Amino acid sequence: MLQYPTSKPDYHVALSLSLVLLGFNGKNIEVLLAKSINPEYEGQLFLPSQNLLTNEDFTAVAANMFSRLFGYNPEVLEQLKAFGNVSRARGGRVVNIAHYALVKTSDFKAEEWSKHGMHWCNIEKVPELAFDHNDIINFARERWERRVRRRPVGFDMLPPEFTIGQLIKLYEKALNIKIDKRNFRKKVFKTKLLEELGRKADGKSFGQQKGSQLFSFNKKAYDKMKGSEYPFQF
Amino acid sequence: MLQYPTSKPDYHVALSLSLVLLGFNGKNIEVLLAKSINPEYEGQLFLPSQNLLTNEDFTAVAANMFSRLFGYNPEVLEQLKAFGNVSRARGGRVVNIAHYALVKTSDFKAEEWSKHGMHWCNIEKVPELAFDHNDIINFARERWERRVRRRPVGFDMLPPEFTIGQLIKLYEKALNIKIDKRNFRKKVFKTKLLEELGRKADGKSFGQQKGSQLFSFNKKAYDKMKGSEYPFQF
DNA sequence: TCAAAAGTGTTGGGGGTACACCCATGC
DNA sequence: GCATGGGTGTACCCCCAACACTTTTGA
Repeated sequence: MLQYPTSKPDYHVALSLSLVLLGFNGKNIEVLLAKSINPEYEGQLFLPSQNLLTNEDFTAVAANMFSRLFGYNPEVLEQLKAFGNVSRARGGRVVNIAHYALVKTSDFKAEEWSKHGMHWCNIEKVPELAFDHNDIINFARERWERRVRRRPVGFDMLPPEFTIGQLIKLYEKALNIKIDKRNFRKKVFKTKLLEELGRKADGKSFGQQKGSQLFSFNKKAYDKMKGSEYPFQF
Repeated sequence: MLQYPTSKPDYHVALSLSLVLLGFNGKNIEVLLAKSINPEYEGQLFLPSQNLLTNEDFTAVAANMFSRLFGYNPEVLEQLKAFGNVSRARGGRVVNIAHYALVKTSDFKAEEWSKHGMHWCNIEKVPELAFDHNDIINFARERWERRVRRRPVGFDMLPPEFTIGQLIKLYEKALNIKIDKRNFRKKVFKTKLLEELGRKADGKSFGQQKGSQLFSFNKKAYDKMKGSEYPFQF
C-alpha cells in the first residue's frame, strides 16, 4: 500500500557513514583511503567510515569525522545518497549514508592519521575496496564533475594561495580536457573571483611554479554571487 | 574511530521510502500526494510512501510503487538522498530513502487511486505534510530545476504528442522565467530532438491549443547524444 | 469583436575559440 | 642549453537576445 504509514516499520537495519574526501595535490585528483588495522579485515582498503548509533545525526557525524581528519569544520559537506541495495555485511543489513567533501590535501593531518593507515590515492588508480566503496567513489566523482562545471571548486581544493597554473591543472584533470591558457585567464579574471596578491610563488608545493603570480579567492565576491547565476561554465 | 568496521553495527533503524512524482498538467508543475485513510493519521497528507522490510531493495521497491501508480516501469527514477537526521517517528528511528521521478500526469491511474486519497497538487501550493515530506519535496524540486537546464525533461513530462506552446510553458514554470517564442524555437529545432508530426492539435488537453503543430520527441536522436554534451542550456 | 496563442526573420553585440612568441626558472 | 611553464592580444565566428506583426481560434 502507498498509504503511509500502514505496515509497521521494521527496526532491524543498521546505518554506517562513509566520507569521500576529494583533494588535489597539484598533479592529480586524490581520494582519502583507510587501510584496516582490524585483524579480521587485515589490509582491506575502505573509505573513512564509521557505524552510526541509532540516534546519531548524519550531518553531525560526517562533520565530526571531517574535523578530526582536518582540524576544522567543513565548509561544504554534502550527502551523496544511501547505498545499500544489496546485503552488505554478514550480521544484517547495513545502509551506508555516503557523504562527500572537497578538501585541501595540505590540511590533512597526515602525521596523526597515517599511522592509522590513512593515505591519499590517485582517483584514477583506486584499487578494489571493501563493500561497495568503489561504487560510492564513482558516484561522488560523477557528482563532482558536474559541480566543477558550475562552481568555483578551487575555493575548496586549492591552498589559500595558488597560481593560475595550478588552477588550470585542476580543471584539466577534473574535466579531462586541454585548456587554453589565454582564454582561461580572460574568462576567470572577468569573474572577479581571484584576488592578485602581488607576490610570486617560491615554487615549492603542490605544483606551484616558482616566479608565477600568486592569487587567492575573493570570498566576498563569491558569497555575493551565491544564489544568483554563476558567471562561468567550463 | 575512522577504521571501518570497528564499532559494531546498531541494528535498530527502520527504512521507509517516499516518491516525489513530478508532472506537468499544461499549466503548473504538480506533485502527487496521498491523504491518509488510516484513522490514526486522519486526513494527513503524505508523499506516496511505504515502509521497507529489512531485506527489500530501494530501487525495486521504488520501481514497484511507480508501476502500481502508472501501469508501467519508470524510465528515470533516481534516489534523492536519505532523510532522517531527526527522530521522525515515535517507535524508533525511521530513515526515509527518498526517490523522485518525472511523469506524465495523464498516465496516472487516477480512477484506481483517487479513492485512496491520491491527488495532484500544484507544487507552488503544497500544504504542510507529515514528517519531513515538505523538505523532501523542496529537495526534489531543487534537483529537478538543475536537471531541467541540462536535459530535455519534456521527454518524461509531456504527453507523447505535444505543442511548442506546452513545451515553452513547461520551461517557463520550471525556471520561473519568460521565454521568447522565436528564440526558443530556433534553439530547440537546432537540436533535432523534436519530430514534426504534420498534424495539428484538436485543442483539448493539458494546455494544447487547437490548430498548433504537434511534435513528438525523437528518442533515437536523444539516445545518440546521451553521454556526450547536451546541445542546449536554458 | 476581443483576447489569447501560433507562427515567422533580422540585426547587433558579446563571448568563445583558435592561435604564436618571448621570458624566467630548474635541471 | 634545454625543457617546462608563465605571461600576453587579436580576429573570427557563432550564439544569444531583442524585437512586431499577422493569423487562427474560442469565448
